[in-house]
Amino acid sequence: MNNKYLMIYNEIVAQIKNGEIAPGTLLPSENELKDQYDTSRETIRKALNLLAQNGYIQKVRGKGSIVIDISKFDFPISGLVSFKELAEKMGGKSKTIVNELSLIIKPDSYLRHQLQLNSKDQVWKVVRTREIGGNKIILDKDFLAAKFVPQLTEEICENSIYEYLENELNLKISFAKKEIIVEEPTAEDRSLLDLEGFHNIVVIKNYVYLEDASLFQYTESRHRPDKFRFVDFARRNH
Amino acid sequence: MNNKYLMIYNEIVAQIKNGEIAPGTLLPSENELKDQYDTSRETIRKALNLLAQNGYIQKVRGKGSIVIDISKFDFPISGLVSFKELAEKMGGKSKTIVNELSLIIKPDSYLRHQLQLNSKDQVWKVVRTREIGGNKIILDKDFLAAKFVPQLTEEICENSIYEYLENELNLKISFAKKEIIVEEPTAEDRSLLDLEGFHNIVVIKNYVYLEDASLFQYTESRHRPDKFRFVDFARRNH
DNA sequence: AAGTGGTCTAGACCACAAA
DNA sequence: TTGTGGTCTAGACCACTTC
Repeated sequence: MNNKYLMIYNEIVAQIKNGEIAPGTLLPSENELKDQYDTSRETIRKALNLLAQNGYIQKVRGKGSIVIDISKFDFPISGLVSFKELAEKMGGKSKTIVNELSLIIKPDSYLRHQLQLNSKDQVWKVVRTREIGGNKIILDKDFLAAKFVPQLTEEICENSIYEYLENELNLKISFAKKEIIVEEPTAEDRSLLDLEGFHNIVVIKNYVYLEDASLFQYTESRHRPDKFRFVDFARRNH
Repeated sequence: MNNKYLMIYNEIVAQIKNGEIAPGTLLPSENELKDQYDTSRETIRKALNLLAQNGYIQKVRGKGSIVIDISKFDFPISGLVSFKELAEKMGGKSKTIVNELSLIIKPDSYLRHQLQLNSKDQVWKVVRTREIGGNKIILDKDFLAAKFVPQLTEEICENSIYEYLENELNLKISFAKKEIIVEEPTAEDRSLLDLEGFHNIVVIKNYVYLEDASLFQYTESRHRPDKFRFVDFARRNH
């Protein structure tokens, strides 16, 4: 990484995380940092703005940059979290079961709307159950525009579709829009998940876009409510 | 507003929203915009970065800035949403009932931990029921560090505490950390809300910070699941 | 008055995409 | 090769906080 402001950002993040810089204290001023890192002030400011965006510091004009106490929170705040990352966090053994893998030749109007497709575009449908600690607690329903994904196998789905897309197909995912709602479980939820008497399902609708801003994937991730948790960080713009 | 990059940002947002700039098309290049607005390229870049952060455009190196189709989403994406704003969005008549207003002289350890207080700090406790369209669907439990808020009346709580803090006390809220989980309803939920047989409650835990990064409010907003909706926009950092 | 972060500039060089 | 966005610089002036 030959990126100066990212290197500075990462160094300061590391210092905050390992306690070298205490929460509540001030960072060195931008002019001091500029000298320390032998760079320009704008470059320092880029690094500090990243820190502020990600909730590590709070910048105050006339005062300085205050280090925020992050100890109470599990980072990363927000962002695209894949099942693999989630499973690692929760600990316990995880497993993926592929319930369905099909190529829809004629998508219905709901799907065409969600993926903004022509009637001739085909769509991959993948239904997977996620098991953590012996319980099936997540049902993932993925719909991928086939024009971007020529091939898809059960093996790929058992591992990570994301890794396949990014590493093999070189598709770059750039951003996603999420919507979180709570629903009654469907018959499909009941049959594929270990609901254990829970009466609701947390549904995360995920619209995933590629680098050129084309929408290529729509995912519904259906979670048993007791295992669901979402963290968000929001800065207020005055 | 004598802020050049914000003016440029707002102008472009307006153009995107009213359809002057069509989704999927490219913005003028940074150099063209620099000339159009008679400014420097870095200032244009600041405006464009804001647009990208807020989900209006996608920047692609070598190509340009693509306008994203926002028509399918209700903005604003994420952020601090107060009850007043929420009620306006959902339409229907809204009402606030103040169930409890008290000054806790000796906060218990849970509260001290959540608000990072000394044992001598006092805390305001406010419990309010929110009614929309004739149904009590939200239970808000607010805890405010009293060192920042000397006075609090039932009248203030019936309107907006936020407005009181920002306009009267001149406290500036700068950012918040949210955690969303799903719980079983408590006895309190059952007695104060119209649960109508729902078996779960969506709990939004909100940690609110002031401009100087001091934590001053902890809020639990408990929503009936059928009326809950959360929207998020996440950019992936490659 | 001195020090802080916020904005703005004009110019340079680089990485990448398209023709 | 040309044009795009990404990074970096050195310097200027401003708004705000603190002493």
